[in-house]
Amino acid sequence: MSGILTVKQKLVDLLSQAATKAQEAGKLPSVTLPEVAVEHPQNADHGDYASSLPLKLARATGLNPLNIANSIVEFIAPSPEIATIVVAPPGFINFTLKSGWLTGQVEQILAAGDSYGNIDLGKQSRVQIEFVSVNPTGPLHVGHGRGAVLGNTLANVLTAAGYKVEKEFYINDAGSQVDAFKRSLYTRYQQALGIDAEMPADGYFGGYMAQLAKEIIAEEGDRFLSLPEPEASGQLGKLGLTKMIDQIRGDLELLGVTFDVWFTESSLYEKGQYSTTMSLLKQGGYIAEKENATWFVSTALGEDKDNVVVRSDGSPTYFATDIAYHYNKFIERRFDRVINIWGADHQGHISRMKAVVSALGIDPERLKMIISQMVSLRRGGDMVRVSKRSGDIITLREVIDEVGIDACRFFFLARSADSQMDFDLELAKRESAENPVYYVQYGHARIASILRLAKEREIDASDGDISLLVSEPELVLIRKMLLLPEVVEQVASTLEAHHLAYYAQELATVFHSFYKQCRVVSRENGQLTKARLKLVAAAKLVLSGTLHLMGMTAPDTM
RNA sequence: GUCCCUGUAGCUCAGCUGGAUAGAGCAGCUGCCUUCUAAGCAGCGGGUCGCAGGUUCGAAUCCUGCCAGGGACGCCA
Repeated sequence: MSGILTVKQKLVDLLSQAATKAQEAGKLPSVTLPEVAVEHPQNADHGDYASSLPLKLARATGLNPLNIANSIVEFIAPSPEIATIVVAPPGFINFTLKSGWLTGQVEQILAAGDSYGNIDLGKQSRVQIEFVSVNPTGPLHVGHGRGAVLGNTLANVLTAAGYKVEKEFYINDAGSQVDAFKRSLYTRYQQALGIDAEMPADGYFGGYMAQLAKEIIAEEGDRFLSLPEPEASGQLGKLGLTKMIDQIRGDLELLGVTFDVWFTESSLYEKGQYSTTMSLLKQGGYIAEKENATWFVSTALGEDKDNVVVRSDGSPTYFATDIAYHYNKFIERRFDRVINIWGADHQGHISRMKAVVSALGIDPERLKMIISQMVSLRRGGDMVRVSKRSGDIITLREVIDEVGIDACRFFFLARSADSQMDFDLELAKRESAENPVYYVQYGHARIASILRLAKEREIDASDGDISLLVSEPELVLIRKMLLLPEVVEQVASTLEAHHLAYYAQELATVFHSFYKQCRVVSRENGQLTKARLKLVAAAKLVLSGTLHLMGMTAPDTM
């Protein structure tokens, strides 16, 4: 749409201007205006948009809400979109859109093309979104897939909402879990070469480790055996990590998830952010030595307890490097906002990260953590365990192979990140034809089919007159199409991606209903055919745009 | 014990910053294919919004307490 403002935003502006004018004219007491809310009424009889502003003002002024409503309506400036403004008890102001304006939007959508739905909420401010960031000690499982799809989709939506977005994967290549990975790999390597070696107690027992060892032997031979132990497991481990990361990257690409930056934890030591941050915190008085270790005094910032940053053996904790990492994000790379998507097991990490960020003098509001809740795998009634260490895992890749990319993405996006989900592999496979994803994509395929027929009959719709679109199913479809920018705004400001999946279904529903009731390509009425061809071409843009935001394909045939 | 998430139709879930008669899909039951894809459409039935208080013109939504399920509380990440 050429106008970047959504209708909703425009109404918000009109209302607050009107209320201010009413105050200036003495028709309303000069109280501070509450935040003006405009919403879609549940009941269509109440119009397209409604505001409860008068009801909110009634509390502050003590006046009758209906009188307030009338006073405000009197000052609402005329606008090309609006047909009627009605005051309704107990004190709502209801707006109905002009049908001529509605149909006119079809041309606007066609003119906007692929950029329809884009808004300017972000004003090109810089947002970094970090997600997945799994330890490269094993293959990805479904839970990681959920975070990956969520992060990737949010990045798409934030970009559409006018932010400059960078997607980042943080590689934990320096901690003790990576150390355990290296020792485990070395053991498997020795064992594969016939040497009696024992797995470390904290090791990774999954079958992929033995396979990784074999792969390395096939490529590099037994040369690591001649090295002394720490060097051998170090070099071998580094090789193994690289392979593991490549595999993770490949699995994510399979899901359509890519990153702009792969950031390594180890670089925080090489480039000095770690020591810089520690001295900053020390200067701020947030560091204390006790029990032979170094602590971040989060209790000074209202936290329940302090946290160790440097262990008694002198090695920094994960928390310490994460502090340095966020210093790098905010101070060195100067992102306006930083979003981290974490698994449910990181929930306890949120408040101390917020605390430490404010200790570094950064407004914690600029840092947003999203917790994506657990995904349990199921085969029918049986739970499938997904412990990386035990080795009994179903990988993300296996799930994608079984269910398909589009269904997988839609499934992850169709529920709020806050709620846990059961992923039933049998159900996903057995009912794949009934999955809402096919319902939505089928709508797109039907539109493509209509456009194919029009092309076969060599119909040129470019001079179609959209003012002929006056029937109810047509207007219902257009109204729904106009919501895409609002959905983009909602997802971008709440960081809740599931609204997109629901919108996609609603859009498909109104299209299918239109399709049933309104024949598009008709031999009887050439003018109406052309007008409707424009409408479905616009609907195709909106539907495919929505699917693409979700990282899904919009098939022309099914 | 403390903290986080969840509890809405038989099932899976929406319900936006408090708003008008609480919604969708699946499952069940009725109808609808001579014409652009029936992976579709139209309709019916189905609710103590976990429980109890509170806040107010108004609560599924906010507050308090309780119950239930899951998760986190480490010098792991």
